[in-house]
Amino acid sequence: MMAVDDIDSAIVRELQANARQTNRELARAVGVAPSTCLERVRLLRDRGVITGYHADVSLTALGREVQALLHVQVRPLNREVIEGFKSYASGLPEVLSVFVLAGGDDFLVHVAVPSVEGLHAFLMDRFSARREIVGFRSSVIYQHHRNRVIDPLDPAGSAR
Amino acid sequence: MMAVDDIDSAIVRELQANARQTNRELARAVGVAPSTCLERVRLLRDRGVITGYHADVSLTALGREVQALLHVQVRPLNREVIEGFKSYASGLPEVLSVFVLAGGDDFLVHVAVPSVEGLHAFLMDRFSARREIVGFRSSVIYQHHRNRVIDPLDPAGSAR
DNA sequence: TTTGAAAACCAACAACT
DNA sequence: AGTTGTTGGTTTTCAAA
Repeated sequence: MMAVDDIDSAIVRELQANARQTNRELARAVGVAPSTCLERVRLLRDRGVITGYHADVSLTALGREVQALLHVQVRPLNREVIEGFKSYASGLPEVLSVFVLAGGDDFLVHVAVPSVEGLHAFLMDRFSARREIVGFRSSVIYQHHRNRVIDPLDPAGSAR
Repeated sequence: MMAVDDIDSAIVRELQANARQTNRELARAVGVAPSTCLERVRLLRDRGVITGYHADVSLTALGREVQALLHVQVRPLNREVIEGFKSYASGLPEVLSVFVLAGGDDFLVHVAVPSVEGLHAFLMDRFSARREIVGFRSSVIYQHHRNRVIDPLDPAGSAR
């Protein structure tokens, strides 16, 4: 996988901040000709650096006032159970995100539901029946901040 | 805040899946005229249902092979300390996401770094010096699945 | 690889059905 | 809401540097 130079980095940064700007605006922002910019963006997609463009939506506008993180323990710890639970959880409409954690026995599931009552209903209806789940903890989320723009890091360690 | 009808829902779903399609493609996909579609999208942005458009990037392509979740406890539990740590963590380039959790004493910080060594360096350099941190646990992430398309939920509880 | 120019295409806004 | 038409800007391709 080829390295990204400074222009590529700038393009990636710009498109993370605003994916709907025109190719012209993008070209001007990073200081190349529009046709060059178009080609660069195409290559970044082909190389898998840019994986897609997605609209962000307000969860509250979609009727999901309550978010929570669910720490889930499953047993037995084999590939079938892990993959099975992961794909089950990923397919639920309430679920935003699923983390499979080292340590072996833990999932973290990020959910957004209409209300605290809805959270309870979710846990009862979606989780209680699953035999592989041997325990879980719920934490309601007060605030959530997500960094939309992710910059490359030098291999060494910390910041560039 | 006005309700979203079926056409709005379809538009929101489409733009979450692919934010760079043209207005014409979008109109055809949801089955309305382009002018109607354009107006709907404008209103969805004005109402705050759609909050932005962002490119997704491959973390490994940006030199971040290792992801981890950091459970952080801070003290004392007052607004200054909570907000201070939250904005500090949010501003670090390694940090993807910061959750403030109920229960009062917990943050969850999602980081992506070049290597396990980089994770260690991050914890030492960025966290150890912070006096308000009284403890943390790190969990390396084996897999992470994020649902890009989020549908509205009925207020009742579970799926539509 | 990058660029400039040409052709095809699209957005945006009307006026009207 | 939909359709059509018009204007101005944008994407896309390609030959040449």
